Amino acid sequence: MSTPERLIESTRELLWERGYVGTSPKAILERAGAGQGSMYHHFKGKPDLALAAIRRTAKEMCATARGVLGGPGTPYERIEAYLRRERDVLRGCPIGRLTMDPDVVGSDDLRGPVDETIDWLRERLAEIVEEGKEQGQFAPSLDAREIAATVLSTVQGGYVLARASGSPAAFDAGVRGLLSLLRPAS
Amino acid sequence: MSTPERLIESTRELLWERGYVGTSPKAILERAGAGQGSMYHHFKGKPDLALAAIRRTAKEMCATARGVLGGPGTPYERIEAYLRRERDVLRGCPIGRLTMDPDVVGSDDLRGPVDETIDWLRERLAEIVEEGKEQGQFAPSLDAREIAATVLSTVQGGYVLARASGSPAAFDAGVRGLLSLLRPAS
DNA sequence: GTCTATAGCGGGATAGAC
DNA sequence: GTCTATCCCGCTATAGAC
Repeated sequence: MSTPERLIESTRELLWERGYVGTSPKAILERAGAGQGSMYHHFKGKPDLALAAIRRTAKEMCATARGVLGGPGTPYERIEAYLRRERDVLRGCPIGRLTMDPDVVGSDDLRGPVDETIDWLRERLAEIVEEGKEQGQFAPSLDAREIAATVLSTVQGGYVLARASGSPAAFDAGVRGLLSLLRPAS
Repeated sequence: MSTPERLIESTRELLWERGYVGTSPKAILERAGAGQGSMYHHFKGKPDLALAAIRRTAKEMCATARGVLGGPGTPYERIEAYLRRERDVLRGCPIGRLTMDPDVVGSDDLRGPVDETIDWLRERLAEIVEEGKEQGQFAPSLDAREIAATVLSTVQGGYVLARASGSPAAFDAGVRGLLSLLRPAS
């Protein structure tokens, strides 16, 4: 792997583990096995490298979700697949966790990819809920975009509950609860 | 207000705004209008002061929730009151945001109050859901503890969505979506 | 391109005067 | 109790050699 590549990958890992404020260039360099010079040759500095890392993580997350949500099955089943898809629950969401970072939220550049990812996810989920309404699987009274927000919130909040307790169980409980509310009567 | 008191309050504010890693003793002292000596006289160091601050925030949050959840109305109405209660959405949850902090999650001392608060909230919500089931307001097929986890997750995740987009709208949408799923047919 | 050296600044804590 | 002085270390960045 090329040096810039290793730098980006190391940054992605550290942003996931420790967030933006908690991630130092030094730690990135150690993990990437590179020297100071390499980093400042390929990137303008910490924010620039972080932006590259965040963009890649955002892209990857959309790709993963696109796969799961575009899979086979009824709308309910695809949402269930998304909610139950394998996750490193205790590590948290590599995108969502960035929203708790004041330096990320305070920078339009860094927040951009985060916002776009979550927004895209929300739209995609809303489409599926809408589809479910048309097929009579979900009640017509439901607002597709609201339900989409609820689904995403349940996931993002599930990480919080899990990390608070140190166990993935709470995440799973929240997901099961939502699915029981969403489940078609049939 | 006494000096230790001011130190704790300043720490609470900074932990909320910037998290644990992002909060320096220096910033706390400036905000509290105190010198280094005061802080190290009253507290053993940053973790000790943070613990005092987190404990107080946790206590306060439980008290607030106790008030809302113990209010008048049907179980559904009390859950709705909790979900819709006034919040500084864009500031995030002062307790939940700590779960994204590796230094907090990595310390049993610091994580303790966070875990207890969320756990207590979950139990309290579960009691209310159970009550609603007994009264026939919620379907008997629902698992009270799972629904409680879903409710909490929706709130915690709502903060994430809101902060990502820079607007409280997404929080509200998630809440409305959950309420529409929870609403008794009546 | 990558390395090391260096720099200025801030984090976190201690010492000791008042 | 509170203050200032001081310490060591790590963060972020720049300079310049190779």
